[in-house]
Amino acid sequence: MSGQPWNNGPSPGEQPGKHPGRQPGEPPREKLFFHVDMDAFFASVEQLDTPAYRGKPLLVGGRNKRGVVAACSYEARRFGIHSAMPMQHALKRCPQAIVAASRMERYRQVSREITSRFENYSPRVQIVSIDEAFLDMTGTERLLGPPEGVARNLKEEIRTATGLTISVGIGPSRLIAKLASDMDKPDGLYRVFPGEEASFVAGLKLKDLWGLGAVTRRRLEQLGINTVLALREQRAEFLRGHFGASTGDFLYQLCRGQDPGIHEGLHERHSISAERTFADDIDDPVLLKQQILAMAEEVIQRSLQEDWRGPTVQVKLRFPSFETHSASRTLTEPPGGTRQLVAVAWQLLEKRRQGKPLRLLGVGIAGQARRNSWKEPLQQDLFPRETRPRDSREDALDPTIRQLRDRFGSGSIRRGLWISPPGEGTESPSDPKEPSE
DNA sequence: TCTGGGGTCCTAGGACCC
DNA sequence: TCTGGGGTCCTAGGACCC
Repeated sequence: MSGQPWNNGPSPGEQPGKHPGRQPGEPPREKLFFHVDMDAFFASVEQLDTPAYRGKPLLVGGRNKRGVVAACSYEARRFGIHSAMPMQHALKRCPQAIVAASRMERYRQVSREITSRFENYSPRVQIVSIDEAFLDMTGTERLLGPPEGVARNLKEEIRTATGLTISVGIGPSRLIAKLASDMDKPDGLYRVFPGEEASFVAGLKLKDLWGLGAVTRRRLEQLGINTVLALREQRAEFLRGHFGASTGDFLYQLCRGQDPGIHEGLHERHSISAERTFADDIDDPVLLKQQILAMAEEVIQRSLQEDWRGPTVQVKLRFPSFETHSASRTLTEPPGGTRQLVAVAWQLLEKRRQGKPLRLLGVGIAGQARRNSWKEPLQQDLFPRETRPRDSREDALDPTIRQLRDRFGSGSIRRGLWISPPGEGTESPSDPKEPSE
């Protein structure tokens, strides 16, 4: 059965049927949401920072033979290029396109600059990804005026402050606002009024609906269902029978413009990971160890930065055939640092890999704070000194590396890579070589 | 044209406990 | 000794989103 990225239960203050902030005796307020979407975000930031890129087809992403387009400018879209397209394919369509490498740190910075301004418009801002957010505008009309005017002010404020354009969708639910923000891109503004949800959605293509991906669409097509209206003709029982209760109900609501509860839950972090697709498949254990070390360090550094950690160590493998596997192990407490993460990840990897070459390797930590805390007390402090194992000098290194990088830049310090002396490439997996400093 | 990287959530089976 | 059912955790895989 397919997974469902929607509805993680009601968020606090959002009990069904209740309207937060409403005075007793006041009529229920019409819900009102903005969905804000930054236009061609990565590419727009690159064009902002590098004037020579402006007005030209620009592709952001990896240039190597296995790279894909992470984002592209509107000039590039005119050639039929879209994100997730293999870079080599995109360059065949438009050989004169400029390719820029992604700079995630910079995008995160611009994103924070933009989203921080949303708080001037709503006390309930929900950031759902680096380039989009929901603003719950319910009940703001009396204070701020008609929503369209508010949205125009918001767009103007962002443009003045950052030089970037955003598209705003306005609707009576998150689902409708989200679909509306796509209607008028770029620099768009589109409102769907209460009562118009069903007819609005009926005008869309199946592929434009949120949460209905390629797999489910193919299955619908096999059933002869190719349009939103055709989907709406199906009985709930039919959909539940073919797709299971959960997905069946989701589809039933979706095609009627009823919000099944998308992005309703709290968005707590559940994992941090890093992965890499290699330009050429790797089967050399020494090279694989170097990769694991580099990615484990990235994960631990972000874990320190974001003050989050989880007890489950995960590895992800993809073989040249594209067959993809994962393996994980839950520890009694989150790995203490890079060294421990590497040791566990290496064991998981070697068990799963069976000596075969890899196209992709990934490392991560995951898991929620545990209940039953009498057994494994939840540590409040990050890497507290007194609980650190005595022999983990390497792990004590992580916060130091972080401080040096904060102060002197990310290139200022690098852990020595794990390079085995000649003839020593095959030490036992349970005893990975110490990274040298 | 072979198919990135970083996430979320769901399902299903098995272990284990009561 | 055999058997049950519920709850929870762990693990692996997969759909989906940006």
